[in-house]
Amino acid sequence: MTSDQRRIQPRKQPRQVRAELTRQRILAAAAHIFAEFGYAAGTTNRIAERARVSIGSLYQYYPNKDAILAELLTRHLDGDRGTATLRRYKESREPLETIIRAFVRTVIDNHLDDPQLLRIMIEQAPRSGEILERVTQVKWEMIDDLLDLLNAHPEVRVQDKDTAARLVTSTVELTVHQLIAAPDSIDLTRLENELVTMITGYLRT
Amino acid sequence: MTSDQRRIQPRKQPRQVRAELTRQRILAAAAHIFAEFGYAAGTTNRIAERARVSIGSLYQYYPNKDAILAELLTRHLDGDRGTATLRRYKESREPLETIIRAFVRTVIDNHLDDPQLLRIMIEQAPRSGEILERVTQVKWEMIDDLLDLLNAHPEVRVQDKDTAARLVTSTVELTVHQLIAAPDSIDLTRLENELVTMITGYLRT
DNA sequence: CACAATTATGAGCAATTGTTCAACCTGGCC
DNA sequence: GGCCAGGTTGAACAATTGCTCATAATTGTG
Repeated sequence: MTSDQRRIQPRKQPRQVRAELTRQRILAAAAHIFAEFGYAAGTTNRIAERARVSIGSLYQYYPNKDAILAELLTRHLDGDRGTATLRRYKESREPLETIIRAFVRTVIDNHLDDPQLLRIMIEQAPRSGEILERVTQVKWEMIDDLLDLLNAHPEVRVQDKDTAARLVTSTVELTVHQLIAAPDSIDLTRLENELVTMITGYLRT
Repeated sequence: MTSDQRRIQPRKQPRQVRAELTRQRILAAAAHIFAEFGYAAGTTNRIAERARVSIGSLYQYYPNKDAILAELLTRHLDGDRGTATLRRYKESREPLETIIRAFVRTVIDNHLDDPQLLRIMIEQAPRSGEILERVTQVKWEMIDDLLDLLNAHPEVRVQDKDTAARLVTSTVELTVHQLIAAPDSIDLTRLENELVTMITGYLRT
């Protein structure tokens, strides 16, 4: 371990309850500020101000701005059950539509929490480094899991399963992402139904 | 016209060839810089440097940084023939697949030029003001045109045509956008085929 | 209470950014 | 050639940003 590498982990572990509360206030404030102003305009001073904590305290627990976003992203990714949903159905005999519906529903649920913040994290997160890598990895895991499922399920008749896997995951993630975050928000039940219809029909050719 | 409103138009119209060349150099440089560094990190000084023009000249033709991005966006939107494609087929008797394929192909063509820059313009463009409004407007035009087509074409059997129109435009735009810009780029012919199959099948229910 | 470890503060630094402006070139017309 | 509007320059300014550090308050322990 070289010592000049960028530190992403907190520089100090909180040892008193007081400190843990401070950490939580900072994180909650950061979520709000990033969602409202975007990453670049969401300044650390603004976050500290909103958390009603001095800027010095913020830097006691996060070595830099990136680390704050990284922790928010980690929390989201850890809560993301999209891949888990796909894996659960891998060996099952359920009809294809049931599986796809479960998948779509999971993705929708993952986006309900804070669509604005999620948008910032995915679109404006630093274009290099640890954050991008983690997002990319999760994305590919999902594609691979779907591909396994396409290969295993008898109802699936699509020829080019590789392309299909990429297309389907992208379609679900992106449309849900966009249509939920849109100011003129769409009816979620309808979105789910149409999306399931489209994808199930497609996979059966 | 109040005088304190933000100026988006160039502060000076070029009157000599020399000046027009300078403008073009600035614009071309800006496209490269924004694509490479993103909007926030693509500084005006860097743009001027790359254009081999002094920073003062840049501000002689563009009142501020936003205006440069706005002009790049205008050029892209003016070249965007997605809505035109849809309108052309509105009254035709062509099979649905032909129409959808033409539409998908147009969208793909629009993204081939400079995917990176397009990504910046759509994702990182200022979240308010003129730029956002124009993007939103173009998006809704496309949805409306597709909706007209869905209502007119006999092959279409989807129940919820409103949701379908939004879902289909989003799907095509976003997946093409993402899958072309992705570092591990997808085969375009396959993408086109699968996308057309999926959407055509869906619209016929 | 005493004392050390932990936590909190916020003025201010160093770096960067968008932008201005006074001074300087250049090309074309009389 | 003389002239001047049009064009170019780049040092410098004001504002903003991420972040540091000396100092002070608070907490737990004996």
